[in-house]
Amino acid sequence: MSKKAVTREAILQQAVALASSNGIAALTIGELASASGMSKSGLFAHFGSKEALQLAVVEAAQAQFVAETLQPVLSLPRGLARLTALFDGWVGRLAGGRYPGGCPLLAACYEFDDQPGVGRDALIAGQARLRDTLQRMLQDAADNGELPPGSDPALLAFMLFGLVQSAHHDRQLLGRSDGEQMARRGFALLLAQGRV
Amino acid sequence: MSKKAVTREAILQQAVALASSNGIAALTIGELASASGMSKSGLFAHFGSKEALQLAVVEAAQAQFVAETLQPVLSLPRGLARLTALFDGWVGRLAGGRYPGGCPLLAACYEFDDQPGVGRDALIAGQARLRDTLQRMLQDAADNGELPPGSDPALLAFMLFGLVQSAHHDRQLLGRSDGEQMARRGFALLLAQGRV
DNA sequence: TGCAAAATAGCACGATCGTTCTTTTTTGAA
DNA sequence: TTCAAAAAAGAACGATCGTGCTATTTTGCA
Repeated sequence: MSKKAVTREAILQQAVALASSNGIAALTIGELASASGMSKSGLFAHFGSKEALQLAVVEAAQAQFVAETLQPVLSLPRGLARLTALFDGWVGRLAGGRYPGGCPLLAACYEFDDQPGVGRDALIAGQARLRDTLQRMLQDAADNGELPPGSDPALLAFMLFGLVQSAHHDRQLLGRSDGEQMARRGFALLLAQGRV
Repeated sequence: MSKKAVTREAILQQAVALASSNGIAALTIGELASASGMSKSGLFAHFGSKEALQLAVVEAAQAQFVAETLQPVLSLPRGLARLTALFDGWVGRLAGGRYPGGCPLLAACYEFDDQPGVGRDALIAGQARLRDTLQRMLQDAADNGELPPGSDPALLAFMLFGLVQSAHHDRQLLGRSDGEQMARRGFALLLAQGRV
């Protein structure tokens, strides 16, 4: 791998970590440069513009999620097993100290929602795809007869996404550490065969 | 009312509107001044510091929510009726064009979650109180026998909050207009006496 | 090992940030 | 109507923003 690619990767690791704390919008080239031990202009040359940097950060954060949370569960059998593992990993990720400042992608959703550009486009595409993935897993579980009869995969995907957001909200803003457990209980409630 | 108070109120109206689009953190004194038809220094004198301005914006947005969404339902009888009206108003508020750029308070939750200060403190207090209010309404409904037996008000409050966030996410980022309906269906699913 | 090319640093630019002055305009009561 | 007080404007500050430019260092192949 060329030195350029190695350095770029190291920069993006730093960038995602900083974006976790302060948000992608607040991520400054000067701040990122000093955090990476580089000069402003040296770092800037890797991206060419702030917008390109933001896009790279979004893509890096998405790649981390896919590699660390989505990819590992694909070895499990389709249906409830795979779905449960994804949800567990997803919620556990929020509490696991991976991003002490909160999930950079969830934060980006609020920063970018009124700021058109390539970063926003990439974020939307990734979020929509994640939702589709979730919905497909729910459909697989329903096809296996592992969900209550009459379950609506689209509605359940919507609600599971809400559980994740609520858990994140509780932990990052309110400082409540039981959000993770609440989300798991909500998951069980929504997918339980019998009434809980 | 003194002229100062009138002007300050007008400034804060503008500020909340701008914060809806760009976020409170990105709210600039110069931008707010020109949007309000004032000079930077003239506006600045009303608050004394950026931090005080942010606090005032958070409090103004919270006051708007209480006055427009929470207060009106307090005339309804305690229990499921009041709870349903609050949730309806809350979700409808997201879609109603009141804040085209999204809910400024939800956005603030992500901006402030790692930025200590009086603005963050006020936001946390308001969010925690809203959650308590929601939970108390659920408890009232449970006491009335209007919820499925064994329902956990704390868990349901957590999940209803998630529905609101998911609806906001769908509308503001993904551009899906059916998030409002999804949230209502989720509400019905969670609170239904019989299994849906 | 030499050397073009790639990567990084240094410096400066216009713009805008939050903030502090002083000066001007506007207000409201005597 | 007068006039002190309140409110707003104007100008400037140091700092930092994103982004160009040129110079210097470092890399990887001949």
